[in-house]
Amino acid sequence: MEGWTERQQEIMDQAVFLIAENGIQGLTVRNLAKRIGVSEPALYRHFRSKTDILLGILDHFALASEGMREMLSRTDCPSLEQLEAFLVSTLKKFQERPEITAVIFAEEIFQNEPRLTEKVANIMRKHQESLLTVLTRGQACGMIRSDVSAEGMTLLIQGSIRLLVSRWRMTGYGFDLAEEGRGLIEMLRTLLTHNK
Amino acid sequence: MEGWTERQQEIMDQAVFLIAENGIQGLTVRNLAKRIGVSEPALYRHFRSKTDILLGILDHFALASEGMREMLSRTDCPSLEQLEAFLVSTLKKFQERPEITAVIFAEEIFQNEPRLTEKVANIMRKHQESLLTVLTRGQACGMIRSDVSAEGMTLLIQGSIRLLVSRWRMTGYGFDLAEEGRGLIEMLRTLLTHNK
DNA sequence: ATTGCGTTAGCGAGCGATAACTAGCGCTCC
DNA sequence: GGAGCGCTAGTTATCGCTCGCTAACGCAAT
Repeated sequence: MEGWTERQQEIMDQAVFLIAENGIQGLTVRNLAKRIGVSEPALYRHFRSKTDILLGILDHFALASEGMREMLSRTDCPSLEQLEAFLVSTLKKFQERPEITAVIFAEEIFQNEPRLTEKVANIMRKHQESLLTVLTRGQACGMIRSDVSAEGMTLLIQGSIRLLVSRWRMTGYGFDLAEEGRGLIEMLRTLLTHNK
Repeated sequence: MEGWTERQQEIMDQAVFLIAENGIQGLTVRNLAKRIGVSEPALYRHFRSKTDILLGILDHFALASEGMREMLSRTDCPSLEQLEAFLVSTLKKFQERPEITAVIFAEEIFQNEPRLTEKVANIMRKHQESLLTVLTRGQACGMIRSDVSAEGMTLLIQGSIRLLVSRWRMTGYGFDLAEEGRGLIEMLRTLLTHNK
């Protein structure tokens, strides 16, 4: 299903930048064309509509988030270390390309276009399922405490990470996300593993 | 500073409904006027601009969230029970008026208007400060474990509650928010208090 | 009581700006 | 000589907002 041309890639990349700068309202066909240095109709040679551009962007993210699924399919009892490594690497990716956080955590923004909202919901659900699998296995291995539900833990983990990234964005990327993320993960480990 | 007329209240209420239905893009002066049953210019008799309507709505929420500050100013060592009661009552309020959650947790939506983003940031910061105060005092009282930072705990609590509400909205308010909230809070208590 | 006046809250019409998008022509390169 | 890709110039729709005007009310002076 993938197979973007160079031009399409450039269009999607710059669209993400525009969203990061001024929110979804900053992404207009005009702005996008100007930024790339072509006319508006030129964009329609590469995407049939503006919605298709956004769908392409989301596909990109959906693909990129397959990493965790892969990880947990490779082992029966994925360690917390693996999970932590995955989270840290994700945060590092955000730090390298801060603009993508404006898109990946802003589901509210895609309302009114059902195809977009559905795709976003799918991505979120898959993420939660992956996390749930890891946690459940960790509980089975006795690595993770079992006196609280794994579902509840996904709420804690996903929620706190999302909020951390939100705060990072709202402060203008004014702190070291990966560093703070490591702190958060350390805290999660303290809370979620059996205490000695 | 407050002192809204009846008409202004109606306008703000219906604006929140419109946002809840179709996101911020669903809130247009036209839609709002049609919904209330007056002409567009009539709205400008009551608010100087659309932005002023949104500012009014945020003021409303800012005021409503003073409850927690009050609570913690009344006692030196606010108990976890008080905090929990406050959270549950907040979730109950959401359940009574689900539409407000579309506004209160959708900061990303107010980009491009600096007055709006600043106000939203203020509300969030105040919330965190209140929470931090409660947690720090709880640690001082020995009620809350001290081997993880209170700042980190605010991230956990705020983040998980926000995500819970987000999931609630995305499922079309398809579960009992207060009930799930009680479960979440119970889990937080298990994790954050000293274990026996 | 009536006249006159100010205020409030409404109206239809329409402003300029901008949105997403399209029709059609031209150039270049296999 | 198509196919691919760009352009100028336009479309229709909608945005927030303003225009001039009016119906209805309270109220003081005549």
